[in-house]
Amino acid sequence: MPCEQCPLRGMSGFRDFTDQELRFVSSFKRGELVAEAGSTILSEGAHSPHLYTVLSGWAFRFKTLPDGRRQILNYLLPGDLLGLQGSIMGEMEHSVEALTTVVLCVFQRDKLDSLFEGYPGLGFDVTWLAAREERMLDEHLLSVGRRTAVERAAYLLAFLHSRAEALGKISYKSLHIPVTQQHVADTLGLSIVHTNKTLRKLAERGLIQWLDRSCEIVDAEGLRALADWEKPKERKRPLI
Amino acid sequence: MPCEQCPLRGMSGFRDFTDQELRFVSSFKRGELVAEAGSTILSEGAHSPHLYTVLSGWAFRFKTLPDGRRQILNYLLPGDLLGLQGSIMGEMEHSVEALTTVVLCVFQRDKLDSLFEGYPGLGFDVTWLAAREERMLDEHLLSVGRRTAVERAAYLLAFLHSRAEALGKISYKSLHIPVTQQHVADTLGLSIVHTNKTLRKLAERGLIQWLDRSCEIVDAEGLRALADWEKPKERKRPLI
DNA sequence: CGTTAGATTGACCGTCCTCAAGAAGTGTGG
DNA sequence: CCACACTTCTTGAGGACGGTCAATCTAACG
Repeated sequence: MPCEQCPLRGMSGFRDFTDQELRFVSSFKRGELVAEAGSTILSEGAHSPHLYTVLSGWAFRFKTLPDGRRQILNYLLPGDLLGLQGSIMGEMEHSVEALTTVVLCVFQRDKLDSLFEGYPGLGFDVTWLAAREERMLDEHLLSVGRRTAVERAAYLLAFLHSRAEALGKISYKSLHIPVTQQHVADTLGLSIVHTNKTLRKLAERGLIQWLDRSCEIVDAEGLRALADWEKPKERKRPLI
Repeated sequence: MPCEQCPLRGMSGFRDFTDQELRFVSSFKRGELVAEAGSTILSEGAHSPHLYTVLSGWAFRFKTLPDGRRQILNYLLPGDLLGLQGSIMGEMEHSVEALTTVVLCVFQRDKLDSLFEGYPGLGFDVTWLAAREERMLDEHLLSVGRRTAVERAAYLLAFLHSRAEALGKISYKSLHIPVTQQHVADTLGLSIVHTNKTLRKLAERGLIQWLDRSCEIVDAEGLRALADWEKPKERKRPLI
């Protein structure tokens, strides 16, 4: 049974809930939160009492060094869980900021225990999402550690394209990635100047087109080939 | 009640099992596996039918690009879970290699469902461990993306020291980290030559001492200061 | 119409890489 | 016991990749 309460209902490949689970998820919910583009959703060090699911929009997780250097860790798209680390470890170790207007579904953190107790299927789903996040971080780390600037940029854009595409049929009309070159730089571990020159090379090759504050993917296959990266096969995934 | 079957029993800060859980974990177990230093425990692409816990020794997780460039993602120490990604996503996306002789506790993958169903506390623990791994990867990514070579090396060694120390009272006599400079290079995303020169600087500052195939931490506090990194407060942690 | 954020470009410089060679330690076989 | 291969660590030289500084351009916005 598709989740009636959820704007994501009917998304292909997503998990359906049983009636029982549906009732629980419903009681677990505490409403919605809307974050404007550029606003901070969660801050490092916060003891947030909530757990969130992204319903729509783009956001990103990041950490900063004391002197201000920033590293973007991953991007959040509809269906992604947010604040699990804070819920489980007690304190957020990273911050989250909205790239576009983001709508979040708010859950009560203290009900997480009863989720595991009463609804093992949902508990497994949370773990599934955590394992998926880990897999993405593994890939980012490989990229930042071992790829050249051009390869890194190609990988990142192919990766984001692939994620958006998996949701795209219903949530997005065009696959424009809503980031500035500063975001790309902070994701790749490069300076903004070098990032600009690198993106320019990709544009000259006809792989992308840079628009104002966003990137249009022209040739996703070409980007993947350049980065020597394979798109993960999207299979049925859970959704809380 | 401490886990009687487990060599790690009695380790301070570790979770105790209830009688019921203990019986389940016992039935979950399929025996032990010993891997020699340098041997591959799991390979990328493998559909491993098992899930493992490290009982003793050091190992590391890594990914490689098609042309051979290697990135070490994280290190595995006693108490760490191994193969969860494979269990949940179906296929391993990284490889695991032993640094020293490693003893693993082997679990049946297909019992993972019944773990979540019958033992929510244990299910929660698995998620706890996944969230912890994610936190470590976040830190590594920040380091590789935004720290300088010297800072990166200092962070890595302080990090490994901190992890070993948390287990050290009982498992290790000395805190020698069993890696070659090639391992350090592949973790930091640097060449072996530059890694050598960087480690040399740390040694000249009296922070470490490089021995044959291992590193002795002389001044952990100094390393942390150099990397501007804070040791995570170790709290009670679960263990499966 | 000035202000601001983002994108762009050139010049110069430093970090880090590659190539190359050698030293020291370990294991193997003759 | 020695010769040889192999791995790990070390060091120097030259060059490429990417960083910093600085100036310019554009579009959006009040």
